[in-house]
Amino acid sequence: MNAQINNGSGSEALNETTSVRLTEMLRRSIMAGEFEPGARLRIADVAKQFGISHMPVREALRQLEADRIIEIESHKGARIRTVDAEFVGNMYDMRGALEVLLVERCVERASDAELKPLKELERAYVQAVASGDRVAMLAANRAFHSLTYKAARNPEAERIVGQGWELIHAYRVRYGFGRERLKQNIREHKILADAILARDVRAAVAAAKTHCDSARDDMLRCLADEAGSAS
Amino acid sequence: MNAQINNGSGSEALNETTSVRLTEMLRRSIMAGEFEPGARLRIADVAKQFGISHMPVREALRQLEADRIIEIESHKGARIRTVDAEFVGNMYDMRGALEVLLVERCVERASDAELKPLKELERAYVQAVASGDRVAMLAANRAFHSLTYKAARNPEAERIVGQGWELIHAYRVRYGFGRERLKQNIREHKILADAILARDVRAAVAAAKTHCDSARDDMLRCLADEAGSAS
DNA sequence: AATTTCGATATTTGATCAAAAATATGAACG
DNA sequence: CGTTCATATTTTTGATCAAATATCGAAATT
Repeated sequence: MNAQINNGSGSEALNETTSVRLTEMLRRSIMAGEFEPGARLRIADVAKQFGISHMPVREALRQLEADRIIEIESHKGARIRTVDAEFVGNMYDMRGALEVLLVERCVERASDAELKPLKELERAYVQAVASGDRVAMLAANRAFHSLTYKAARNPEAERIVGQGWELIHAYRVRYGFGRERLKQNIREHKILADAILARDVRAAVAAAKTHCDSARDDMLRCLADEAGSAS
Repeated sequence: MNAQINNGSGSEALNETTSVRLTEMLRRSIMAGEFEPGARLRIADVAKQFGISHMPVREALRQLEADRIIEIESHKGARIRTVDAEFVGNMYDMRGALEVLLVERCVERASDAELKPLKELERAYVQAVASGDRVAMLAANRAFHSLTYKAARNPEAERIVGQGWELIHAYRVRYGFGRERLKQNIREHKILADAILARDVRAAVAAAKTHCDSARDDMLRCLADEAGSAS
């Protein structure tokens, strides 16, 4: 990797600080699964790798810690967060609770114009699944749900849900999905989208809840399989 | 203020870093309402006030920003977060959704022994209200709910809810509660506690939802009153 | 031989200094 | 008299250096 960080040429977002650029760069790397879970992130290493001083690295690591992507211990440094079944279960429980809220508000608050692209995004996800590219699937899935989040107009809740997405992203890239998960996802998306478009709060909320629960169960299965095969 | 931060004497928690100690000190100050909403926090000022260098101040401010207590803009510095009605509404919506989850899990997972102090904490809150001390009320209220959070065994969700508490703490200290809010709170606590102790998930969830919604509405009323009287 | 203590090394944390960016100030001009 | 541009000041951000702390390994003692 070692992408340019001191944007001398200035291709994108010129007026960001070094630490912000570094944060996003590390975030993408981590989400892309370029680090082993539990891997150390040494300040000096990162600083040298990007050709910058220690300071912006420290700030970037703190930011990623705040997003729960890495863990920092006093005088011991930063590590890529490892997740166990309990954590994943709790995370998805939380996401389920918030997603129910967001879907409810989405149905209440979204304009028709806002919801127009929803079916298009639903189709895009189907295509991404057909392509077989995990990263594309994850992006399309995220885009589909993001539309509903945005329309709910609760950026605070959206932010927390987004953190959850980021946390499990690397694991999904690494370990993939269960056998029937993708087809199931497509079915559940259709149910959810149709309920939202029909402005049926009750059905939409139920669909969101089911969707999160089944995603959680699949993730837990994948995690258990991985742990089993690794032992 | 200007409390000792370099614990040379070492009365409590010797092995914490300066930035962590400073973070907690600032957090308490802000929650106690010692800063106006929107007030600036200059790095040099804070560093001089506590007799430390800029570095731990920067880390502390980043931490408080992660907790949404302050806001930092590039090259413009940190300010105590100001909240408007929309933000408060969103915040309480989120808290409501998570509290419903936590209460549900609490009923499912809590041991009888764990729930034993619940009625005691309910009484303690009644006493705190009788005392008329807002800080004591807030602490007792928090302690009552924290028991249910802890018993739910979802530290991730608990953490997010806790951030919500901290965010509105300063505003409650400053602006207080609506006329009937405290009595209402006491009634709702009793309903919630009894439902939990009876292991009645449905009633407990309903009580939690009602409790959050009415707390939100009261807070919004207080905010509107304040805005009205200040104009 | 196992355990513990001591010391060397690596790494984070804190302090000081320099650079960049934003805000405030003031002079020149319309 | 008000506006605009340039300059100065303030404040954050980044770099370098020093101190504190943890980790690891070796030596000594039980």
